[in-house]
Amino acid sequence: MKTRTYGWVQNPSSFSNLKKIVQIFDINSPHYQDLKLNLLKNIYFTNIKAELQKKFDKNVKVFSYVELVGTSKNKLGKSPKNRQDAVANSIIQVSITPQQAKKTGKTWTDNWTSDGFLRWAVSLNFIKVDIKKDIFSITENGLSFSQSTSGSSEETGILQIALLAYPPATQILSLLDSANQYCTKYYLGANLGFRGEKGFTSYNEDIMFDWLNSADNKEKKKIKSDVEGTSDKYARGICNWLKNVGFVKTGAAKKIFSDGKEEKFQGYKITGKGLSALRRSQGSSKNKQIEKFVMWEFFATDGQNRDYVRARRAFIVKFLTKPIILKQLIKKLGEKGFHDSQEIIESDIQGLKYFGLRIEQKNDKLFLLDKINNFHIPDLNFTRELKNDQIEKRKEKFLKITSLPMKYIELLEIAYDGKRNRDFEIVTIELFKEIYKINAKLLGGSRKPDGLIFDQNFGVIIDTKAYSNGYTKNIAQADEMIRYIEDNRRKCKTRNPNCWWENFPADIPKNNYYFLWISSKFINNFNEQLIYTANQTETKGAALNVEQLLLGAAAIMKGNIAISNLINYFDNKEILFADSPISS
DNA sequence: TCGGATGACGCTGATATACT
DNA sequence: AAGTATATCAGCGTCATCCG
Repeated sequence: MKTRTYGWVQNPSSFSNLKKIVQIFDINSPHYQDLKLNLLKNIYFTNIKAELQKKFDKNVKVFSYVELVGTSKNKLGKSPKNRQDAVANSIIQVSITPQQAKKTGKTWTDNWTSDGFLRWAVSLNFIKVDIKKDIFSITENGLSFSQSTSGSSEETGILQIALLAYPPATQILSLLDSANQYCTKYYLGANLGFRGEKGFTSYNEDIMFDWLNSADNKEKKKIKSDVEGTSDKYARGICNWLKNVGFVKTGAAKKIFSDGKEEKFQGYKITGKGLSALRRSQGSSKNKQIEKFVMWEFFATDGQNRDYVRARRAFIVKFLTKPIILKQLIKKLGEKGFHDSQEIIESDIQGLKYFGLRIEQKNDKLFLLDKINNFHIPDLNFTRELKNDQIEKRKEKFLKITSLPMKYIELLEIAYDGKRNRDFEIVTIELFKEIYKINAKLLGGSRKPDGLIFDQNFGVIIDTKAYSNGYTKNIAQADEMIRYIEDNRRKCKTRNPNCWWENFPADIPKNNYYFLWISSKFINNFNEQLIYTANQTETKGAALNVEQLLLGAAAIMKGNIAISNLINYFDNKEILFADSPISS
């Protein structure tokens, strides 16, 4: 049986497009007719087109995932080298007008956006799925939405209720409620869903503001439109949906710096209407509440242990429907075959809170304040093969011995994921700032190092790289570092007009600068890169692997290492703060 | 900026090749 | 010759940023 992902939606934003997707399953709707008479013709492959045309002519209203979402195929029916070469092969693809339609004349969208629209419709309980057969049909709510007049208050009302039943939306509203000011997507994304783990990247707000502050105008524009994590994007999307039903408004989220300069990101704030709807939906008595709609697929999006993790969280929610003490919860999970440590379960509970379920702990007892639909957990045998997964074990161990917040423990995974280079950079800088308690700045951009850390006596130039197989010697990288060290020594505007070194305080003694590479692990002859760089520049540097990065943070937090002594660890080799707890 | 768009990548399952 | 193990490879699903 195929398991798919619902609950987290990337691209879709327009409710009128959503309505079309729901109307695919309503034979009396205008969009159904439009597909039947016009739009299906835009499907490129004649056999698929004919099959679907036949179904629409027969007023079929149940479709499979492939019929709806399709795949990415070029005219030859092969996976295209560029996604732009993909032609239409599904119902949703030809239902959505692409962004550049006017310019290009293209009449279909891609399979990823199509997947997003289907997810959205399922997540709002307008469309339901039979996961055994992988087929989709309309729900009662979906039918009311389909039949409501566009732009009517009835339509808005249906959407409002659907959003209030969707936990991530009430999580956003709750966050906006307690903040009571314009919030950035970064702040919201950091407190949404299973943030930090695979599928839930979020960038630290402070670091983003700092970055904006040290960027020129061209870079600023780029940062504002380009730089956001997956969770931040989810937050932005949800805010826009909420805005469209009148629960949220937009305005500038500002930060004022010590020099009086001010930086802005797009901000979101709850409206009076949003506030009263939130209060109403949470009701004082459970039977007046709006029941939350969840599916087990909401509880994780990706990753190799996905279904195991989803099931574990789903059972936690099931067990929480009656007040329960933590020890008892852990025991019951054990009986189901989930033998995870208390730390993991606690971090799941935290994740479920950020997901949007209100879970309270009084003394030892856990209370779930929300009413939840009776969702189904499929009977897969997740529990056997998936658990002894190395990386989970490693995370669990580090969580235990370092007592660091889960979002930093995730670095153990991020460091090995080349796709998440930016995430690795930002979370690392955040770790320095929050746990090492040292000044840390993200720079990024061309001809700048990734980041800096410093206090009044010393400064370190940092380069971070997420590599799945480890960092091996790379002379180009060494030369880049050498250039930065020279930049900083000469502080010459004509040499490098962006003057990134001005982010260091001016009074650091000239001979107290260091360089540092941070990565998953360092392999082969990496050490030669350190020696080479040190010799060329007559400075000292080091390499720090992600395990040591965390162990160092733990040592600092426990007071075993003073941050002022940090530079004593720089000796042109890999830094060893403490022995790794992993026997390899 | 908003509302998607794009290239990448791990996984899965099918086919090819090697080994017994 | 047939059966089994391993290598190769393409397609699918899902990001994680990126962009017109």
